[in-house]
Amino acid sequence: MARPFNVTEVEAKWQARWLDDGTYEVDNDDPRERFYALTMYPYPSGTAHQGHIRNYTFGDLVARYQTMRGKAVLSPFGFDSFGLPAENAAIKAGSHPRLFTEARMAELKSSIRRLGAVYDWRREVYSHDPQFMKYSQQIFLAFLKAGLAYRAEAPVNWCPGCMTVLANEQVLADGTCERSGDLVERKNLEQWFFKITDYAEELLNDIDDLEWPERVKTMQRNWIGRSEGVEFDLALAYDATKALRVFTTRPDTGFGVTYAVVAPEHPMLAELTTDDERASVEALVERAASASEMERTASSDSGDGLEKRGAFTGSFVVNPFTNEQVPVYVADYVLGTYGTGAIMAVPAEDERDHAFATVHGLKIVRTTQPPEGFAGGAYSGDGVHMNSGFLDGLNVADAKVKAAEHLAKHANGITKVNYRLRDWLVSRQRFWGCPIPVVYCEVHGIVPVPADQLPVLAPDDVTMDKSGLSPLATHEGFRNTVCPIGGEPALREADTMDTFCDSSWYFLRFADPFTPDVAFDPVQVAKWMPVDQYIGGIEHAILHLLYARFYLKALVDIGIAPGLPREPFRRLFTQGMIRLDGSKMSKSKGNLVAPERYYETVGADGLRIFHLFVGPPADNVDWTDQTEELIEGCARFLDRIYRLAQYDEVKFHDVVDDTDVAVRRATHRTILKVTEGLDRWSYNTAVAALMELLNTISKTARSDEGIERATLDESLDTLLTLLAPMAPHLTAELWEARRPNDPSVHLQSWPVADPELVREATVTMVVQVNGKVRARLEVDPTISEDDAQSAALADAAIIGALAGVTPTRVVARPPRLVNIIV
RNA sequence: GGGGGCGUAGCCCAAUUGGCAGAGGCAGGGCGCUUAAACCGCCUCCAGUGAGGGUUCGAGUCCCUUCGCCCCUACCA
Repeated sequence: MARPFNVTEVEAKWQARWLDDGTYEVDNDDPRERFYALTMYPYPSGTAHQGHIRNYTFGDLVARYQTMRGKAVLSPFGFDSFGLPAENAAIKAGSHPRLFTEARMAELKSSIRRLGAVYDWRREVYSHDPQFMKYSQQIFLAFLKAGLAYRAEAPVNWCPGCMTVLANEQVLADGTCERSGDLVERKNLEQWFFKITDYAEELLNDIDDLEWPERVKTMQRNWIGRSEGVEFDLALAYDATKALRVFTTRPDTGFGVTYAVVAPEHPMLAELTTDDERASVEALVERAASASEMERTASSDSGDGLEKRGAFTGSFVVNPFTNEQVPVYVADYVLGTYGTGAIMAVPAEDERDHAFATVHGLKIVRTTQPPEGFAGGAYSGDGVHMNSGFLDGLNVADAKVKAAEHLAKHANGITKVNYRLRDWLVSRQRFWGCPIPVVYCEVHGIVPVPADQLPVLAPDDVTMDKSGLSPLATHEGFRNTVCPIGGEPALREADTMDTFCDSSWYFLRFADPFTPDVAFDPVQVAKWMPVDQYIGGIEHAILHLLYARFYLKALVDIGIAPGLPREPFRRLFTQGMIRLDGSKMSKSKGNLVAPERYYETVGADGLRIFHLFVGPPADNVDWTDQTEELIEGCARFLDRIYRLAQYDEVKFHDVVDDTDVAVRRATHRTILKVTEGLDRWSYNTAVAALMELLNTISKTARSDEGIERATLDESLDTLLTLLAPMAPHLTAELWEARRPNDPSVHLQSWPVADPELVREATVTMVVQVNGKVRARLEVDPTISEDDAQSAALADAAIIGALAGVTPTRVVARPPRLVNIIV
């Protein structure tokens, strides 16, 4: 489309100037009130896509707006630059991930700059910076020293495509890898873990105070998955000195326990298994061990699958409520990693147990009276207890208490809280990540790399084939080292850290990237933390945000970040996704609509306005055939401002009249609307308010009567000021042309509405009879209820409508409405 | 299976504590400008809020049922 000004030229001019003049550089001792505006630092995947554009448009708007509100705004940028795609691409291209990554970083940085987003570039950090790595490793070693990092063999999720271990969170619900889509296998490996479970309770409790979207808070709560119950012993029938320990949240249903189940990984399984049953038990265990998580859970809906998935061990345990012997089964619907890895089974009150019992012909005894007409199998709701001895007649809550007391007395029962949350597996068998800074010495075992030898950097000449081993393990020069303690031969750890480790503390380095040798100076960082506004995609609702929360709490506790708040992100905003043909627009799906071409046509400003205007920022955006036209419409809005600022076709008159006052009123009401819109993330309505104002000014200025000059100037200047955080280039350009001797529009204070002008002279009050509008009155906005009522009843149209009937009731809601009921 | 969200005009979306369903944009139509077209300017058509019920003087908004779409989660005992 033809533009009335050279968009490319204007935008390039201002981008260069913002970079040069350091306006958005901010010092840690800035006396102004502080505001930390942070957009999640991106993985460098190349030129920006629409999701980035949307993200950084919002982030830049916040930063510029808060700056105009007089704050010292910390708005940094960096890169989450370690990660699999770079490594895979490098393998494919036969190059080095660093070269690949840095090329992508340059591309992304360039398209972010072309968006007109401004940052304090002095503070740029990226994960693969050796300095940043040094601090990441220092933190790892501090965790190790504090007992928060430990090594353990564990069944892990092995992705055959990525040739690496995945965190539970990186395995999709269907058992495939979130990145490559391969079916994930189970494998036992020695791995590093972070003890995030130590913080489960605090991570859960602190959610309450966060100003985060409710759904993100809910997701985190569910992920942590706290459940209260009782852990107790089921004595073995053949040897009462031994017991199977189980966990339950429903001790009240104890009289209904008709069997017990252990997980295939349970340590007592071999002991419990009798010779007669050994073959079938071993078959089940083998199947469970080799099966992927998906295969293991896939058959949960079919009875056929259930039968295959359980086997009798041949042993019995004693139900501590009934003292009856009940059989012990092994089944893969019980998880070895949760609770005690064994359960008491209550088929009448638990659906899974019910399904299993039905297939295996096990006894089902109801202990809770279901509501009348209940048709299902297992009933897990509240109800009066039955078949339950001393619990009969009690409801669930009361029975739980009594049952727990009984178990405490007779079965070593203790009340116990369990969490779904597992410790964080941080080892990755990859090259392009931060090396874990430990060595393995034959004499001294696990030895931390001494501080003065950090960072441990990977050598460049590493083969990254698909052998399945950590690439670093194959590099003799790196792998073979000497023990820092005694000089004995030692092996370096060959695994690298999960990239979520980097993103768990980068925001702290942003706040103080200047202090050498340590990750940051807590005194400096304390000036900015917590982040006032964090902006990112909903896809990080669980992992990144949970890990970052854990890191900060741990860093405070182990003395690296003393005095800092324990929560990193005070306010969080999660933007909607960009969707094309019903699925998320992403590089991996190959359905991108590149933003670059819009820079040439509608410009960065036009694209920004589109993203702000298309709908609520939290909503998804559907990219359709019509989107092109919507974007052009946004550019047209900017063009109209440009033309008006040239005073094209504008007529002037000399004395301020009523129409001028009306324009001023509209202007000041717009100040309110836009400010409110920006404060409550209603950017679409803020843009709409500006469009409305433009229509008002433009219509008046081009009317035959014309407009008074100072009125036009005030309105136009206000319009430009309010628009500045949204369309920074055009507004800066026009402001400079109009007021060449004044500071930039971006250095102006945010406009304040004049209350006198905002107040309406009169408002229209609707008068209804039985809910139907019968009259409209112009009234004073402060009219009282009585006056509103009598004015309504005195109106000729109303008197006519009532036709002499006496109202039974009059509802007056001044100054909007009076409803007369007859 | 569980949890959350959303259905308003042909389309994207607005609508304080429940108070006249329409702020803005796109598309469509008309007129003006123009030799003509584009651009531009002005005007304009269009829904009773997915469906059904309830509460209320009054429901897009609150409650129940139901349909459709989206997101998260999924043997956690």
